[in-house]
Amino acid sequence: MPIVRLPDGATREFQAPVTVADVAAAIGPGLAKAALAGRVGGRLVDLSHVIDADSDVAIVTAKDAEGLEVLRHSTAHLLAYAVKELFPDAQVTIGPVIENGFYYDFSYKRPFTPEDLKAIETRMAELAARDFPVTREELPRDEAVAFFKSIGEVYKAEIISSIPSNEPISLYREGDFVDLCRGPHVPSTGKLKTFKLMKVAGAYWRGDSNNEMLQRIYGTAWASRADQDAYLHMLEEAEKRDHRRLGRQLDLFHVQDEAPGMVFWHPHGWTVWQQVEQYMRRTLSANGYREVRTPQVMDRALWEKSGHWENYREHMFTTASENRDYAVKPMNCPGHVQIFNQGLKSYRDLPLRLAEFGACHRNEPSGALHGIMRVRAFTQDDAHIFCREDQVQAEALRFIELLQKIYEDFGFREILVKLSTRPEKRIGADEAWDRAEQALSAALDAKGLAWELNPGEGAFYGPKIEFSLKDSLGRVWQCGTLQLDFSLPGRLGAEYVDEDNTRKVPVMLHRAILGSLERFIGILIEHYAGALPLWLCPVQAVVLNISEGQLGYASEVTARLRSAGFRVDSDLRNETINLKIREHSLRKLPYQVIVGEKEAVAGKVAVRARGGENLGQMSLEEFEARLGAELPAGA
RNA sequence: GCCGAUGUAGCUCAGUGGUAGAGCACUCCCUUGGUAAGGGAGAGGUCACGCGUUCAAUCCGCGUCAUCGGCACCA
Repeated sequence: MPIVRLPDGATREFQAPVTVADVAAAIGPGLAKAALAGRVGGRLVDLSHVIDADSDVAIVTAKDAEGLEVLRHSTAHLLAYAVKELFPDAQVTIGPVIENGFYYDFSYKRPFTPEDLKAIETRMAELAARDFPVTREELPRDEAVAFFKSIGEVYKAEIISSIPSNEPISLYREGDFVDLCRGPHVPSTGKLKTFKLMKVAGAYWRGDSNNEMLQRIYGTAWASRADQDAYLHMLEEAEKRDHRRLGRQLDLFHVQDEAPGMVFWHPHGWTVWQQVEQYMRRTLSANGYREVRTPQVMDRALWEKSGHWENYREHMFTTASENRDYAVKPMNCPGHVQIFNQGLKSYRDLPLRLAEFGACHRNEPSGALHGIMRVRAFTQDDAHIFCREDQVQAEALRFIELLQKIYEDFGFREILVKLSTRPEKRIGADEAWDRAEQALSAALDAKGLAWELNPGEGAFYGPKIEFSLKDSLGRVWQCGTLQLDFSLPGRLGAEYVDEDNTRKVPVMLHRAILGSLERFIGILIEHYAGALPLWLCPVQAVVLNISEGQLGYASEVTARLRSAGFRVDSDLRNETINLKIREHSLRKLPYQVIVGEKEAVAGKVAVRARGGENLGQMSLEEFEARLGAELPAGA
């Protein structure tokens, strides 16, 4: 008879096969009530799952990450149930759990409206309150297909048809609703208490844009009301730090209809940009890169040679003049190869690292555009490293070290790394791929980085590493990339003379750390909620006079701070000090330097720091020292 | 590109088949104020664009463009 071992190591013996729910009840009534599912021998199962052999058993509740997932998954089913009740001719498709919630895709003759959403949510609450048991049953595959066809659910039937025929199909039933599902699910709908439908959107059937567009309903669900409120509050906070909103509030940039996907940088925004670009320029230069500049527009023939014309013609901006076709560059690499090709290169010239803050244009689909994060005109911190194959690992290592330092300097602590290896469709010999993948993974290991493998996700021309950073809201942004390219140098005729006096084609590494500067600055704005670190701030301090009597002194203080190299504004308007402080606080300026009669007489300044802290009076020297100490070396 | 929503003053947003409103911002005047909004007056709009319906369209219909939320895409 089954002996059950619990996570704390305790064991319980039962006289007959028992369900997971029985085990929970045997432990205690509180747990029995909280139980949502179980983990038996490592497998997540329903509470109704029967244990008939000795097993490791854990009771899963909403406190566990897995329990929350079960809750969300069951809420997705509840959503489908409610939709089928209100819109009987809607077809159900799939309804998975996603971060913070779930969605369910329906096929319906018309899109759902926000009013529909409210009605559906209300119906969900009613169905949950009726506390229907959720029961599991299994059917042979062909019977399951026939069943779903018989109830008119053709999408479900199609999904099941693609499951191997020897596997039984599990169905879950709650009230009048039956859905195909692997499970597990909560034991009854009464467990589903805290959820909210968020939005409707279109989504392609099976994620393929050639297919029908379905109606996707997104929802969120939580273990408690407090958790859900916290989540909704977090969304509000995220909205407040939206870079589009802050870009306008802080007068950094704008976009307008006449230039979709292109940014108008205002003086303050461009100052931030320059801080970022100059920092990168210094850092790259200190790390063995040479900066170059290549043409914005080049002849179609070059893009044909590089292969871009064939693959990306639709996404390239083109122009013509005197019977020649040109394309605006969508990337910098072909240009860099042209520079490499000037003059015969020796192996002694390698590795050659060419960097360019290259402005590229890509005609992105209109629906892809998003603020300054996804644009049609962008500037990368781009560079290409031409090297011998035996130099790849050392170059990868150098690159990773540089990237880590740079992310750290911008205030990002957490980096996620993925290594994408050879795809099915690829060029180059397998031995070359072996060596390349090995070199990249060895470099990652040498830096002690935890990395994830993305098998088959590499580019056709070589494997790549992708670096993502996590912002202050926990969102992940892919920024850095290191890609090996076995293809392009050869296509564009790059070669060098090796030690043995033969000509060889160099390996090229495409690499970027920030990615697009537009996007990276957008990320910085959101990460810091607009309160950028001092070295990046467009205005580092503002000098405020209290009344007209200090106009001269305030101007003097401003001039002195400026000549010391700080970015300082003055606000000498005939307004109250309270108003000025409020306005500059809203601008998120790091320091407000207040000079009244007392300061003018004492030759001092009263300093207020961002966040409202009053630092009191100090001499200008002391204030300058404070600013200097806050700036990183070189900034 | 696809599905949906949105587009009214510099910004945030009301509103109506009879050519339009608020708050903030802006201009001017008063106020010379000590750490997050001093007071008053004034100016400001081809209601995204085009074509229809109508005696009359910002409002209704169709189309275009852009933005937003997703999906697809992201060399």
